[in-house]
Order: sequence, then structure tokens, then C-alpha cells
Amino acid sequence: MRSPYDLEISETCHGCKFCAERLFRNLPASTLHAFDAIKSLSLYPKGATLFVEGQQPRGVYVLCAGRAKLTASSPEGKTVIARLAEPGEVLGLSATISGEPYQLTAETIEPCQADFVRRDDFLRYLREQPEVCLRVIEMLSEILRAAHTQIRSFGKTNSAAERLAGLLLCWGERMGDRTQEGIHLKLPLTHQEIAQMIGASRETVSRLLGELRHQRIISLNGSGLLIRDRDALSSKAGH
Amino acid sequence: MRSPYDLEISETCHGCKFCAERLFRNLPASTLHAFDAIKSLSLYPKGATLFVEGQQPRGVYVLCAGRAKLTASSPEGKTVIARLAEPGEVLGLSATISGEPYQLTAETIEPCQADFVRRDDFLRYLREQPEVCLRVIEMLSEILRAAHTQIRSFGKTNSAAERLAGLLLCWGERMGDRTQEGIHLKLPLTHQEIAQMIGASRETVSRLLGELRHQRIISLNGSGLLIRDRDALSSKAGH
DNA sequence: CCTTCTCTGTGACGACTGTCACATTGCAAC
DNA sequence: GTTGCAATGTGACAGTCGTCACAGAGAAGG
Repeated sequence: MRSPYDLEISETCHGCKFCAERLFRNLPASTLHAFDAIKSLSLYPKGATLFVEGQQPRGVYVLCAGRAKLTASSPEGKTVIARLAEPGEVLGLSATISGEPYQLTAETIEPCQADFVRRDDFLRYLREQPEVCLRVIEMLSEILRAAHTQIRSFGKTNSAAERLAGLLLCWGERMGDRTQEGIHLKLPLTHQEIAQMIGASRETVSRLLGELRHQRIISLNGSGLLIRDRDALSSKAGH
Repeated sequence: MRSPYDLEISETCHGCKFCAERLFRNLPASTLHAFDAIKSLSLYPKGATLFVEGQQPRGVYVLCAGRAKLTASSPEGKTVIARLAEPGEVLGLSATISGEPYQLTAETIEPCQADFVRRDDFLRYLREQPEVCLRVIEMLSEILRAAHTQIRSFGKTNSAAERLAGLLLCWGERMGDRTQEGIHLKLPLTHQEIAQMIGASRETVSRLLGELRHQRIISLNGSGLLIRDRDALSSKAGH
């Protein structure tokens, strides 16, 4: 298999297309240069922890490549996955801005490349670059919308089956390949982790996936998933 | 009873202490004047709808007085309350910024006074007032943190009893009066609505409140609630 | 190939809680 | 007061889903 560090490395975010599309969309080169001056680039293997819930905020991580999961745990060890972060996202934003402790834990689920920016540097950067503020506002809005979507789906009276169907559809949109057979995608998480995303137990996820397979709505082989009947899945999701 | 319009009216947000503390904290008078030029003040009775989920975003509402609930409904009529908004909050922010439809419905639960700002005016205002951008970023962060708290509490495996206890504690903090008997507060929502906040049925909320009363952890008369044993409530909430 | 660990599939069982049904209370308008 | 409607209290019952227990399946490293 690929080494954990087997990634293309781009030394500046000039060459990082995801950052260019999000944090720096339509911004002048000077803004990027100012960013280069305060960021430090790091590589992380799969399973690395960027920051932990409850820590004082050191700063933000701009995810350039790879994906991470953002989780919250209760004292008794119950864990919820708030969302998956994709390349281009800024992690630790709300803690860094408010100065409150990180509220979530960020852990890579793939080999990742991320820029770290210290809190005081980042706050100064925002004050000096009003244009970036607008981008940050847009990104926060987007994250907030995703959070609301999740809250809505939890609005009980929604069954675990509905939430799972909704999640698979969402993944199909975000990272699926459409073919004539259906939508192919690779499950980025284990059943255990999927359970933590939809507020269910691992066993329930296994059973629900098995059920969808028997109904020929999906096929599974290993972590490969094929959505054969998008409409059926959609109706299960209650949309 | 009070008339729905029985509110003190301040014609500008110079005199609105909540806005002054949040959106305009530490900002020069010129910034406030620019805001006055684009806002329009309105009064709303209890039960008024500011905007509805799915509508194209017209702009933001800055809540000056009174509280509102923000809800999301599924096609089948199941409703979730995402949060309660207090004076000083800006409603409709994420939709106005992203240009996507309002994701939530805002409905007053008390007589309210709110400033409306049209979308294009608001976006221009943000571009011209970098300081306000920082305030908006802070407010979005705060809302996002609240959303994450809610997502965490839904991380199933949490029972309805835990979520209710957590909600009552939260309300005790935010709007309770501490006395020697305990923490007094007025329930801002009906059982039905509380149920929609914690993802449970109305009957479950009634039963759980009854149970807490029998255990002498709380007392109820009408919509008045007294938290007699904060610690017991806290342990029920799993904190 | 063998070992070990994690991940996945499945059965049994019980608790929580949603739903339905109805009684009761409270409040507001007339 | 009284009429009407919304909000609340409570019982019965069924379904979902969490938990426990264990078996098989894969993957990684020797």
C-alpha cells in the first residue's frame, strides 16, 4: 500500500488548488504571500490528531490534502462525529476566534497535509486582510449550514435508517463516481464511525447496511459501496 | 396582559444595548450611523414569522428586543428547534451570506423588535466595514459552538432525560434568577416545543418533568420553573 | 503461513420512548 | 360566568434500537 507520507507536496498555498478556491478565492497575490509568512506546513499520517477537545486553542489548521474527522466525546466515552473535513477547510476556526477551548477533536482519516497558523498570527492576519474575513464568514456559514442539516436529521422521530440513507446520499453527492451501474464510492469510515455520525450503534449500522444490500439498493465489497438505486435510497431518507 | 406591542422603542441601535454589546462592540459611531442608514426597524407580536425555511434570503434581522425560535421542518411535518435567539443576535446570517435559501424558520416567541437589513445592503456594509466582519465572525463562531453542543447532546446513546436535564441547566444559566430556594425561571416554550428542542415527543417531556418534580429536583407552577437541586439535575445530564 | 488485531455479521433480549387515546387544566375572549 | 381552544397529565402498547455475546473475515507484520 501507499506509504502514509505518499503525497504530493506543494510548498506554498499558491499551488494548493483547494485553498486557492476557498480561503483565497479571487484574492491578490499579496494576501497569499502574507499567509505564507505565518503558516507552517506539516504532513500527518492517517490517524494523526491535530487538536483535542478541551485544549486551549493554539491556532488553525488549513487542510490542504487528505480528510479529517471532527469528533466530540462525552466523559463516559461516547463519541459523536460532527463532520468530515475536506481539503480546503479551516479546522479549529471557532475556537481560535473565540479563544474558548477547542470544542472538537480533529483526527486525520487519511494521510494529510495541513498548514498551521498560530492564533495571534491568524487574528492579526484577519484584521489586516478584510477580504479574508469575508471568505472566513462564508466558510463559517457553510459549516453552520452543515451543522443545521445534521441537527435537523437528528430531530428524532427520524429513524436510524433514515439518517443512514441520508448520509449515504450525501456521500454519493460529495465523493461518488457516477457510472451506468450507479454511484460508486469508497466508505471513508468504519461502521463504528458511521454509527457515531448518525447517532446509532455499530450493530445497527451493520444490520441496516445488510438490509439495504438485500433489497438490492446498494452493493458492498469491503469498503467499496455502490448505490444501485438512488431513488429508493432517497425515499428511505424521507426526501 | 401586556399588549403584543407593549415594548420600549428605541429608534436607533445607538440606544439598543444588546446590539451595542455584540454587533457593534468597540466600534466607532460612524459605523453605527452607516448601519442606521440601511436598517429598518419593525415590531412583531408574539408568534410572528420573520422568515421561512426555503425562501430566498431577503436579508438579516437584528433582534433588538424579545426572543425568537429557529426551527427546521421535514416534509412530513416533523419540526426541530435549532435554537432560541436572544436580543443582539443576527438572524438569517448564513443564508444572507451564502445566498442559499433560508435553512431555518424564525418565529417570535415574545413580542419582538428587530432591525431588517436587505441582503445587498448588508453585504456592501460588510465589505465597507471590516471591523463589523470580525464581529460577524465572532457571532458565527458562537452560533456554531452552540450548534456543536446540540449535535453532541444528540449523539444518541444520550437519553431524552439527559437532554432535558441539559436543556434546563442551560436555561438556568442563561435566564434564571438565583435565590436561596434555587434557580427560578420562566419556561419560554411549551412542552411540545421543548420536545422539538431535545428530539423527543411531547408526552415524554411531560412525563420527564413530572418525574423530576416527584424527585423534588424541580417545582413547577404554570410556566414557572424552580430548579431546587441543581447538582442532581447536573448529574442526570451526565456532566 | 501463522498470529494478532480490528472490523464486520448476526442472534437474543430488554429498555426507552413514540404513538394513540382520553381526561384534565388553564387561559383568553366574549 | 361560560365557552372554546390550547396545553398538559397519564395509561396502554408496540417498535426501534442499544447492549451483550460470539463467530467469521480481512489486513498487517512477522
